Amino acid sequence: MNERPPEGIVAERGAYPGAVPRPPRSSSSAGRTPRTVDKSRTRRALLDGALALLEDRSLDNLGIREVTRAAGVAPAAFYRHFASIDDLGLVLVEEAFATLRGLMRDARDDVNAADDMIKGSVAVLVTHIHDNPGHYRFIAREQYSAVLSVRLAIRRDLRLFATELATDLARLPLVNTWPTADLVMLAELIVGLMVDTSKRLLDVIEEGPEREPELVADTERRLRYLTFGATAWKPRGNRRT
Amino acid sequence: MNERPPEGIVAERGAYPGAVPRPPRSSSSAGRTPRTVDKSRTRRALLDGALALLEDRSLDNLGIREVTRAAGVAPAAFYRHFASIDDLGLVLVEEAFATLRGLMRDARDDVNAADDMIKGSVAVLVTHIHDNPGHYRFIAREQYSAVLSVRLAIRRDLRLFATELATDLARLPLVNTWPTADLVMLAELIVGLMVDTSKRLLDVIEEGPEREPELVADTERRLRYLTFGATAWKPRGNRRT
DNA sequence: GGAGTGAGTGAACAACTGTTCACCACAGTA
DNA sequence: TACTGTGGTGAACAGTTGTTCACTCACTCC
Repeated sequence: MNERPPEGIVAERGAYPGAVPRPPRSSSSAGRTPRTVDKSRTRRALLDGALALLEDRSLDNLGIREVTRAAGVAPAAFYRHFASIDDLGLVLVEEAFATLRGLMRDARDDVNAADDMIKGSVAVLVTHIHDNPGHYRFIAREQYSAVLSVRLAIRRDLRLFATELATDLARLPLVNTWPTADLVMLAELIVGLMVDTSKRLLDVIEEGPEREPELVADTERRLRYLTFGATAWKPRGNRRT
Repeated sequence: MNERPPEGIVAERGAYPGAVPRPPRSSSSAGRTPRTVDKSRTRRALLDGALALLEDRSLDNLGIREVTRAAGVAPAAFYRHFASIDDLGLVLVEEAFATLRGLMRDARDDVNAADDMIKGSVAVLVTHIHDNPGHYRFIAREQYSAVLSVRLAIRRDLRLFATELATDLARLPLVNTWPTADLVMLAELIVGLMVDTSKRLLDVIEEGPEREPELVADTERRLRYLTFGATAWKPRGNRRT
């Protein structure tokens, strides 16, 4: 371990051979990568590396050195971008919810086109999870995170997400006379189902993909149950019997 | 740090002053603590210490040295009781679900006595969480644990718990004609609500206890919604209209 | 009484951690 | 052209970690 490469070679200035291969430094003049591009490049590499590691660790067990190693960068570089792991975690929360909003957008478009609203919504969710496994796993796992700031951020954003969903629900004939509070309750139940489905689907994907249709059918059934429940529900706990 | 106490004192043979104060070693003859008692004592201390630490760490960030330190025992002692942290985690899962079964027992008794079944059930849950915060937090947080074996164990036991609940539900007039699969679905939705409530209540307890009644009311409302849904639900996806 | 068992000890190990530091190379500006 | 700001480096730091080891000594059983 104390053998070190002969000093003469000067180590190529990139002894951390990793995801950020030190900008191609193309030709001398035109193809310059401006400073800000370099910066956001390693920043991305750090975020991506962290997300990859979080596949089988939890955030409060994520080491700065691990992350920089995954990003192919020296440990000290981390501090040029984030103050701490918690800080990085908060950025991941933001990004994850950005893709969640993408989900909602897709769902809105798709649901109008589909003949079965339930099937359509679940299908959109499933393909979205397939496309962004990291973000969905992150939210599902860190929802109850041991890292306080991240836990709170996720809860806040989930609530926000639910209220957005509630305003969408308000357009449906069955429930458009409900008071907001009841709509939000229903929306939160649906969001809870969504998160739970994410985590179950991700486990199914990597442990027994043949059971995916079964899971999808089950999710549809639950969602159907939740929405059918609206038929029997008397808003605000039985006003006018 | 390299000052060490004068060798003469022989360190009292208990240099880890902790929760297991080395059995009181009462009088010489009658009050002997048999070997097996000693053993299960430190085992308990390890489990309790671990559970205490898990209040603000996650299992996959729990160190053996931390646990032994919390238990007041030398690091090496850990291996006399558990092969690894994962192993200890599985024992915690078992114990946590033992208290969960206690919850169900209490609920059964209480629900028959209460005039409002919903209010009664939620009340039992709430006092149970107050009495066993560690176990409920553990299940809620490690439900999506990064430690595979623990995650699987919790999922299995939650499913089992839901099927038990389903057989209880089967006695209710509204749903007693439902096929098992539908009952289990409802039970799983209820269990999910339970777990979610645990985690939210625990956060409320230590961050703003004055908001507990609000949370309780909200939980009752959700539970009511879930069960009322049964009125509108046509089992097995609309057989006979 | 004497031997054997086994829970607990403390020291040691190499490996790893977070954080700081002086330094370097270079893009952007003057 | 030379100057400056800054993203990235590698070395160093003091701690902490998991695991193994020979060991002690109270208990149990013969």
